[in-house]
Amino acid sequence: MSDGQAYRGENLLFLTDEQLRQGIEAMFFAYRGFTADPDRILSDMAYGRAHHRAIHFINRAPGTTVNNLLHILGVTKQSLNRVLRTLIADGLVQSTVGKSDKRERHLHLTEEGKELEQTLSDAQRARMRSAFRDAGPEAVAGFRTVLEAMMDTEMQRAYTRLKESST
Amino acid sequence: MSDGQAYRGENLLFLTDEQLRQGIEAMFFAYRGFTADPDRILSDMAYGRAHHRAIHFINRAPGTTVNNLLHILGVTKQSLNRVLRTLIADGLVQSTVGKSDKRERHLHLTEEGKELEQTLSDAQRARMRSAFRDAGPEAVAGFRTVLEAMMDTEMQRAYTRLKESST
DNA sequence: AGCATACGTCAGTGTTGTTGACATTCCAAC
DNA sequence: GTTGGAATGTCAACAACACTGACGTATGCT
Repeated sequence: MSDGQAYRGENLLFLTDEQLRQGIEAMFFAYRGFTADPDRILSDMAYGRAHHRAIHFINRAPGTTVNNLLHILGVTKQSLNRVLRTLIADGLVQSTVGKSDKRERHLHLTEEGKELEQTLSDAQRARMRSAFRDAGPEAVAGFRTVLEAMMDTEMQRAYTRLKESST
Repeated sequence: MSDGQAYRGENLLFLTDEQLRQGIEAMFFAYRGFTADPDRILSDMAYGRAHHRAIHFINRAPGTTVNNLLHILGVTKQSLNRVLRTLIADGLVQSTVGKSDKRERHLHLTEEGKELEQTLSDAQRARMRSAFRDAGPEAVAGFRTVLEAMMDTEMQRAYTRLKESST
């Protein structure tokens, strides 16, 4: 339909509209699988996907501030606050006043919070591990490359920062 | 933490927990980018992501039944019905009673519906095309391989059926 | 002192998922 | 041929989670 089907010195058949549509649909179906296992676990509790995301990134970046977290999650503070309130009330997350800047709140998982995080990420990692193993290392490298290229630039930065923080 | 870090005849370093976590986070950030452009377009109308999905798959499989569509989308018939009702009322989707089985409704996009579908998928394809081009054909192949391995088996079947229906 | 920043909260709204109840239609057993 | 159950689709009410807007408090900075 557009310029995708042409040859330009190299084979660009992987950029046809049909290929792109298959990529779009693969992304849709795969994301459902990606969230299915944690969703199942959480539906038994009073929590949802939003709680999972908050717990994941608090675990990933302990001591992060509310402001930082809501930028990573890409939601409003009101939306995040609703989730955090329940997590703090239930004793899964601890909020401490900032040392140098007392306006800030630093977030940590409690032991109970870490347990739930482990349960959720075990389930999600199991599926990811199975997919990675089936696909092989080259496919995994390609998977990561395409996903990074698909992010918004701000999110690329956030993602890279998180990657590097764990070395 | 688990068996991922071991060597077993081949290098399995791509299966470490840290690699899996990066894959999980890449999936999270990339999916946000994936939906960002259509979401922006739809927010100006009274529609959301659910309408986009319905329009996409009705366009993909014209004449599909409500039942078939809700299996593909993975939602309840009640949830899909609310979306379809507005799309039909707004003249984007046409619902016709089944010929052989009058319980069924066959769904088609109207001209107006096709226009919106085109607008939305143009935006989404543009991002996918850019990501694919940046990543290159080998990465794209890997991307697709991993995503397929991440789907639930039912969804793999639905995905394969859709892929093959367009040849 | 004055203004900006970080956080929390209340109120209201919209999208999208859920369950429950119900009408219509088909089909197969009787 | 009637009847009972399964399948298909619709309407209504509710829950989760996002949004905007407005406001209050504490703190930091100039």
